[in-house]
Amino acid sequence: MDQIITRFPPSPTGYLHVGGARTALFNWLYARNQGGKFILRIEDTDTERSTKESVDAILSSLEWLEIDWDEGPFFQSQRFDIYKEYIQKLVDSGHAYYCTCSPEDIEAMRKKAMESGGKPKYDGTCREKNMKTTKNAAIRFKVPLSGTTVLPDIIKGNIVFQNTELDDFIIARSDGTPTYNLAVAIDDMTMNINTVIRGDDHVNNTPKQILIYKALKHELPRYGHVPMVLGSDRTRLSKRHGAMSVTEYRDMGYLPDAVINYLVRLGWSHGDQEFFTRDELIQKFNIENIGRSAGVFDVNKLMALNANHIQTAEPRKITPRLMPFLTQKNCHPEQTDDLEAIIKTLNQRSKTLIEMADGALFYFKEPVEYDEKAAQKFLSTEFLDILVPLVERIEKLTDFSEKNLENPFKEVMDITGVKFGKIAQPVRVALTGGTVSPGIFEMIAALGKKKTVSRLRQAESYIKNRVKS
RNA sequence: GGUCCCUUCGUCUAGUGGUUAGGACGCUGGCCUCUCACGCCGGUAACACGGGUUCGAAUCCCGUAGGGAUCACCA
Repeated sequence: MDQIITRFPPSPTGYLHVGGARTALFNWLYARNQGGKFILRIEDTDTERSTKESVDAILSSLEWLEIDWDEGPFFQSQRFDIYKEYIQKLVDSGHAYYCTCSPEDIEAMRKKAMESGGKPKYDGTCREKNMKTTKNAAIRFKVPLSGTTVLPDIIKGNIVFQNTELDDFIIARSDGTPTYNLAVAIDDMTMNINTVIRGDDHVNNTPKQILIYKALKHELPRYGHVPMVLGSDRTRLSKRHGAMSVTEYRDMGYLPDAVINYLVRLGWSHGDQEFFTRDELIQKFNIENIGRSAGVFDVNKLMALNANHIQTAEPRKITPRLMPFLTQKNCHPEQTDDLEAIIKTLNQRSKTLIEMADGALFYFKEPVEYDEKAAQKFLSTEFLDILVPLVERIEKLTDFSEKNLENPFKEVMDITGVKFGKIAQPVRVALTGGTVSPGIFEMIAALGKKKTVSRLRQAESYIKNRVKS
């Protein structure tokens, strides 16, 4: 086959939600896997509902996900001339006709049909009138009165539609603008799209598009309809199920690689593998393993995957993504802070970047603010006997590596006979203010000598002051 | 309601005629341990139902039920 050309055609009427992101992802991955092209197209023929803000939101979401496109974004609103040309062709060849029925007429028609138990479809009043160019008339596609239209779906298999089930749908509104089915078909055709992967809420539209292709004697693209993403109650995903917008996940501290991993895995599989890097996804993605049934969006699993990606990502890749969250918490690391070392102490214990930022705060906060209960319990006068000799030794260290840091502790343990378990917790409180933190040695190494010593000194005077008062 | 699609643990899924039906998330018992975690070992739990076809069905066929999508001069 020729080079694979796929596309993602969002309509700019809102943010990019996770379902849409998954569709984009499938198309993008398939194109990348096949060495093909991925085209971005903005479907803004509905000038009423389309907004510039939505376009920007969608674009930035895709960028955040690191889904890049080879061509576009194309805007349907700038291609009206092309649609006009094809609409005219359709009229000229007798595949479409002008219709002067008003929306009110149609509404009445529907009502009547419903009442008599019939199907609410256009009755064909203008179908054989053969009107010439008519002002303020919509244009309808002339659907065959009999026969079937087959959609050879590469995911679901052949789907057969009776043409009698379709009505003469409008391809151009009375103001001359094209409608969705027309614009999609013409765009896919003229952009040489040969593989269309989209949500299965489009299945019922597809025969209309196929009919347009056939009327224009154009070869069909391959269609693949992927099952939808559902909410926890198995209905279409909506706000009441929780966050939908991909930017919300960005803001909640998810890594784009984790979101991608989760979304692809929801509806596609590669044996038992759960964790995929972006490159693995590109390498292994295929259409054969896309599932046929709808899937429920599960934030828990997304978070588990996010934790895995945080664990395995290189700390230097995490740094820029963590920064905004630190800033948000009014925390501004200095040049001297070793962020990568800090991240290494946190990446095994953070499910999101927000958690990581929270866990990192103590590294930067000077002086240490003690949790009252923790200080009460651990920063006692007995601890002074351990603390003083410990600081002295730590101060003298030149090699501040994690391994070498164990020595001062060992020495103090030898002198005092106190077990490590009794030393670690007070030290932890002295250094972090609380009782929860990364391991003592890795934490001290990441904190650095200067902060470590000053914090231990701070604890020393804190204890002494407390004794006095 | 018409049309179309779907149906393996609570959830995501592996499975393509013969498996003790596997993995992951969740929940849970234990181990590890300087706190919290990570990790490791174990447990929990599924083939919607009914008929066929077959020596043998989660796997093939037909029904039933349930769920979803869609029926615009929206996309």
